[in-house]
Amino acid sequence: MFTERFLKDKRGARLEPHERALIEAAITEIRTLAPRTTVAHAGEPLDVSTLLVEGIMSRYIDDRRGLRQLVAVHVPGDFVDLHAFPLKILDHDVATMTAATVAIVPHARLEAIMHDQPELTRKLWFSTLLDAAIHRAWLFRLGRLDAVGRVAHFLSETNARLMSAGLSDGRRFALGLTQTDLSEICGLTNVHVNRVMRQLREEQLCIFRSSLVEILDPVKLAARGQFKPDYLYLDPPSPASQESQS
Amino acid sequence: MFTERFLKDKRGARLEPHERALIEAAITEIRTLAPRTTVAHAGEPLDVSTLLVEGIMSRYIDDRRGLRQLVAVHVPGDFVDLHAFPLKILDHDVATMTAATVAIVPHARLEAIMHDQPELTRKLWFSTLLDAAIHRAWLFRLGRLDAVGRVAHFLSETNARLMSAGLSDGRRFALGLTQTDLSEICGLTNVHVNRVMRQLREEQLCIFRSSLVEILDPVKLAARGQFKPDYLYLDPPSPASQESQS
DNA sequence: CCACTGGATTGACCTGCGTCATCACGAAAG
DNA sequence: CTTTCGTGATGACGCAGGTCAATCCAGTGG
Repeated sequence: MFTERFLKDKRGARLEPHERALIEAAITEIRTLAPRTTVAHAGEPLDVSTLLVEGIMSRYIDDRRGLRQLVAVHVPGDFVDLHAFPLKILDHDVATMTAATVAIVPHARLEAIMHDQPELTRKLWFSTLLDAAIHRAWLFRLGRLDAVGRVAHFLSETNARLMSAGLSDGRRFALGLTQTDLSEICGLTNVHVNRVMRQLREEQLCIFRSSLVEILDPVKLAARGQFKPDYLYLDPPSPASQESQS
Repeated sequence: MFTERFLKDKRGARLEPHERALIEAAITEIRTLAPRTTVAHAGEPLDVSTLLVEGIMSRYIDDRRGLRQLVAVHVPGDFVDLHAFPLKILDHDVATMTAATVAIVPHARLEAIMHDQPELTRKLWFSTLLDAAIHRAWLFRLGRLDAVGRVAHFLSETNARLMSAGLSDGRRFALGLTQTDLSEICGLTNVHVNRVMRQLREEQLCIFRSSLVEILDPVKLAARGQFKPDYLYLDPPSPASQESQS
């Protein structure tokens, strides 16, 4: 079951068992990828999309001088570049951050689903719009929060998403990101991210150790980053998925 | 013909005449809206979507202290909140900036299209993903550009979009935005936007007069904002739409 | 054992942008 | 005509975060 986390507990878009089976059947290949591998380049035509099964991936835009802005971070269960199906060509690069396992779904298979399964199509569409909602939260973060707020917001968001994926207990989670990665997410320099992390540590809000993030006070951290999780469209976990809360 | 600008010259998503007729038939109402009117609130269920026929609209997120971050600006031809169809509830507010004319499309009609018209459904999906691509360009703008670059990028983008809609000749266009609006788009203060506009004026790049934007040197302005229009997915105008270039 | 490398940490210094005024101008209202 | 209000324009001043540079530490490969 490579798709068990896809659309898990997403409000109004949970997959029915037969829908899950259809996606599962659309997978033609499972691939394991090394950390820091680029899997899709801006401007190149794509005819497959990638469902992230394990690991962390990212999407980013490079500027003229080689500076990088991350536009998305993906956790297990995300259909990383499903939007490449309608768009065919991407406007950004896609890469792994950590080692990752991905499932490959050819667009031809998705085409078939679109013809026969309008309700499942709506859920796939929903999945790409959820990414767009996260984009908007990131715009808010970059446009209106100071440095500490941006980092607090990102860590709160990531905690919520990983919790939904069953990969955080709400206080600690593994995340293979460096402080430089954080700086490319939050529109800061790595030096300043370091100062922010010290402050969060001293205020007993959060400890960041690259391999492990420990949130000491989730409520205060969320408040510091004005994080409100509505845009993640999360339902309370379904009874069926309770057991994955370990 | 209220839909003539919808998906006009969008790469790989142009509407066939019969598809355009289907959308046209899905419209149940034409509404004119006063400037600065909120038409949809975050968190409220929606059962219609709004196609912008004339005027400028925006989508925005408010912070705790009432500061506002715009997450999108819409020009005629945009299906402003089509994403409300799969999502049902929005994560942000939608409002007019100028006086506007909109076409209302009930979700029930879109549902019917989804069942019968997979190819048209793909194009509707595409339209929402184009908005997401613009979100990403805005993330780049906020994360990696300085104040002058951000304004230059936004004005270059808006010029390109209005040109495609036949509402800019590439050098001058009407845009009912104040400097404060610009500041909420670019994550700056209105005071600093004013300083930026002066600089752009002095460098002979652009003159901004709220009602009228005059781009004196489109190439230099785009360079200053690192604007590359790929993410707008524009084709060269089709022969059929040439006449709208006045 | 040591050399090397990628990340984290810290300090000194500087600047772009925010903040807080104030003032000018034109449109609309009384 | 005067008042008001929204927008634009400018100046003085302060600070958050950028820049540059050095140091430290944990792997890890030889």
